[in-house]
Amino acid sequence: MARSTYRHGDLHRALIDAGLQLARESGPDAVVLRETTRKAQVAASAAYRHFADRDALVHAVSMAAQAHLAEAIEQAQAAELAKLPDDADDVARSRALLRSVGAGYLGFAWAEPGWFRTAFWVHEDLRDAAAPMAAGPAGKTPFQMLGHALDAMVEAGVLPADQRRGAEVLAWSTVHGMATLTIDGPLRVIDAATRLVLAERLLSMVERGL
Amino acid sequence: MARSTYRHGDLHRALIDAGLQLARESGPDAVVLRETTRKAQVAASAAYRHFADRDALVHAVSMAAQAHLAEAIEQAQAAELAKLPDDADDVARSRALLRSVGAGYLGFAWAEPGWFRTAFWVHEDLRDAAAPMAAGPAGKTPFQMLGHALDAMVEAGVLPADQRRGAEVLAWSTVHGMATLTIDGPLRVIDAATRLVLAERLLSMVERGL
DNA sequence: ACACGTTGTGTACGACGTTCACATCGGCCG
DNA sequence: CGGCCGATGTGAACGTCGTACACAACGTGT
Repeated sequence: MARSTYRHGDLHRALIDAGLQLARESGPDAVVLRETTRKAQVAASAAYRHFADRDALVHAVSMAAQAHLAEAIEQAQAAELAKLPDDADDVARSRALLRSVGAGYLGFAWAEPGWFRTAFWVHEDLRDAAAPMAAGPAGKTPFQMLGHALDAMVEAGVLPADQRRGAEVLAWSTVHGMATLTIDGPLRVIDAATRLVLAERLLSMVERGL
Repeated sequence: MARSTYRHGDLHRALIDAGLQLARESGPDAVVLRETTRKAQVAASAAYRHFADRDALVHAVSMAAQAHLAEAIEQAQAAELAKLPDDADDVARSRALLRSVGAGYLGFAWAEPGWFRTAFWVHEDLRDAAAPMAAGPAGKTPFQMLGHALDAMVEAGVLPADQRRGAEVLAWSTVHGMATLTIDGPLRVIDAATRLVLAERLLSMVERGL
């Protein structure tokens, strides 16, 4: 770990970790190249051996932040399913699945706003614009978890099959909007308690309106 | 207009206009102080006679962008109401009112993504965090228009009165989420045509789910 | 007419992203 | 086993940015 001189070992990873630390405080703008290399005990220009430019570095940090989001959703999902009674039917189960994805998403945005912003940071050029989000420990991306929950709702007969297509977009938009408005937007003045109540109503609206 | 030497006339307004022009291309990050003053044919430090710092300038530009948003919604609302048959009842009228706010919001985000981003830009300190958005030509802010539409729905009996409180947050979140996801987020790859279809479904979901 | 507050100028400083010549390391080939 | 070469880190340099400060030009009120 302690480097006497020169060779670092795994500077690539070290830079991402340092960037993650900086991003956590406020967001992607905080991952300043020079500060990141300083944190990694390395000259600023050393970063260019591992990343094309600052954008590439932030992009890598963004991917790592996305993985953190995926993990948060996984945990929320596990917690929600554990709360379900053993004799719960597929209807209740599929609904809980969908709600937990939304709740996990919002919970992460509120607990780690800097990482949340970083996860959805975009660079000008459209490198991997359509790329799936980074996966969590269980290997599933948030998008896949959402899709799975919606599939379960169709199977349980809660969601009409002809409404399945594109349902991800509707559900995602709703939750993402509340997340951004309450973190950065005009709704950031809402206190945590009423925020939670509104989130419940939001999820109910999706359930009812899909 | 043409300034031989010194005095500008209305540099404050000129800087906001130049900033608005820069923001239009990509967003708030593009309103660089030095570039803005260059556009206004003025030394960089001259900006400090009218704005405390760059943040204050971008904030003023953000306000102007919000006014543009308000205007776009006003126009969408007028267009939607004009399309309504003369014998339309209050139910149809109030629904059209709400849909037009959402459609105007999304239309503005897609037509002017740079201004849209700028309108929702935030600075670190929380200057006027709770301030209402800048109003449009008719003097009403987007938030007020949304509230008015929801009130009309309650009067028409479409929306239960006990669901009125906080309904702005739910409706706003939904539409705002789709806007940000489709201009900056992973959904930006969706083409304009399917985007429109999804927007219609989104608005229906809100109508049904509120 | 002249003093003074307002507004724009010019120069300077430190921090940033990026480039490039150079230094140092480790593994491979002889 | 030794030397060479690609990979990796260093240091100085350039141009741009935001900001501060002393100075200059302006116009208004006395």
